[in-house]
Amino acid sequence: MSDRDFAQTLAKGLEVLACFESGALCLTLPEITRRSGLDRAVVRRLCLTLVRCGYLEEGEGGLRLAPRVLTLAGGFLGGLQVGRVVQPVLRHAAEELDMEVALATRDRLHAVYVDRAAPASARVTLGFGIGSALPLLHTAVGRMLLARSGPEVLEQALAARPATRYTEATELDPARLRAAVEAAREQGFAFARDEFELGAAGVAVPLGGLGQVPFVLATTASVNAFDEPGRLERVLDVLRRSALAIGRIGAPR
Amino acid sequence: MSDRDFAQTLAKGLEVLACFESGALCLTLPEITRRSGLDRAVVRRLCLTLVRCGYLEEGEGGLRLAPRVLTLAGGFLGGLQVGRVVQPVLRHAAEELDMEVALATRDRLHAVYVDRAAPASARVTLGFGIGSALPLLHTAVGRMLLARSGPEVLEQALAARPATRYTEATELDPARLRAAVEAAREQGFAFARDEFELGAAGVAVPLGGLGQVPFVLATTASVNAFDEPGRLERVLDVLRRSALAIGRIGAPR
DNA sequence: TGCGAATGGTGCGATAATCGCACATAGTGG
DNA sequence: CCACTATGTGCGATTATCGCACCATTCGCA
Repeated sequence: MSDRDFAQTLAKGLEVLACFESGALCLTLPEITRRSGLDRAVVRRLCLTLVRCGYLEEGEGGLRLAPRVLTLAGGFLGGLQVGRVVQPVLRHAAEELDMEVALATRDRLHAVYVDRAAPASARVTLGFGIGSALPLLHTAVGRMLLARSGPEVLEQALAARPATRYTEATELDPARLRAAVEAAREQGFAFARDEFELGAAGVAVPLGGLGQVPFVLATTASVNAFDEPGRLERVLDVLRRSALAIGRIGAPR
Repeated sequence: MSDRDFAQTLAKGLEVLACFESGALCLTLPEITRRSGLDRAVVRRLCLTLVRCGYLEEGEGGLRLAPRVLTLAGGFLGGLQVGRVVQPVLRHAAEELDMEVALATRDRLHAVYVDRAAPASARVTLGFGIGSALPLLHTAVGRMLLARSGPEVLEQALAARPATRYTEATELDPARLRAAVEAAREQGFAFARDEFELGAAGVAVPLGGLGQVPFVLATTASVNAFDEPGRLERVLDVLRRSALAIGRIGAPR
């Protein structure tokens, strides 16, 4: 039935894999069954296949992702020249600003860190690294990504906006969220503070994208880092110069 | 035919995905067909499925991995508490040694970087980051991993050893490679220089693993960084203390 | 101890999804 | 102009997959 050019079994297997994206260390078979909504026997067979192919491994009390998925991510990062081109630029910008700097893109309805650098002085980390997923609506990265994505993405994001606030400052009003994204598009940068993590603020600027998918360059710091007048301008300046230095992602080669 | 508990379509789809691991930015359909050895029509349908599921995207002149694979990797890293626990330790060790420090594990016949930190002074990077795959036989990380893996892994690695040397110093003699791995096991650390990258040397120490899969902590620097007497001992000391600080990967939670 | 619920493993027949050949088109280069 | 490669797709035969059903085991709890 349905589409002749769609391999259902493969799609279901990927669905099973996707159950592990939410940072759960170990999932049991029944848990995967619940999350995926697939038949119990099917889930079992798919999991056995995934284990045999090296994408999952059996741990104590369930299944967990295997290092194999890192190799896959390595293919993505390697193709983008992240190691050689992006990383040095991010490091330099991080030192210059004394702030965390990250390159991010969009995966469906999340912002995803592609690479990240922190200054040597940073003694505390928010715990976000490569592959971390952040909300689109309530972070600077996310809003800049939305500003550069099609309108349908914004609609989907608004439709899927969280029922509960991340913090007391989380904006939930659709009209205001639309305005924030629109402002990001017109200003050429996005700013957000306290809405996702209390005490944290972020700035994001666009970066020449690869095909349809936009990339953004962003920095995160504690809120008071931006209090000083002129600080925002300096951050924007460094970020934009870094964006130019990186250029179009994946364009070379 | 064959196994009742093995979803062939899923396995083939993963095979297609794996074609992109080797850092190729864009692959055309015929290229994937060649690499995977599957039927042309099958490859096409699987690719269409992978695109629809968001794991591949169409770029100029072929298909390429989508950011989605990063989200998957993020699930793996998040489950291991890499962001919060590992990263700070690596950063601290990197600064203390003024060398690049990495946490690595094994994926089949490759060593894979799980996380990495470089000191602020580092102005040049080898281009390896999270997800980068290194050979098992000719790097310090790899040999330490082999020393902690089952004997069958060593045999497979030896059987699959490269036909051409990476550098003029690459050891290709099976007996000597076995001895190097055995030495790593007995000494409790591995050392390699020039064998993979000319001018680069590495040291690796074991780390409490997660289940069967071993982890190692390693540092990389230019060869002359280890010339100074007593330097190796100091590196080992810092690495081992860092390994203790990280503890058993994924054990908490 | 005994009961019920949850988990894990598996056989099997019907169904439908997959396979892979085959045909068709377009672009490229000699 | 032809050979070659890339790409798209229809279709019949095959067979892999589905998902129900049944059974074994473990665990919690009364």
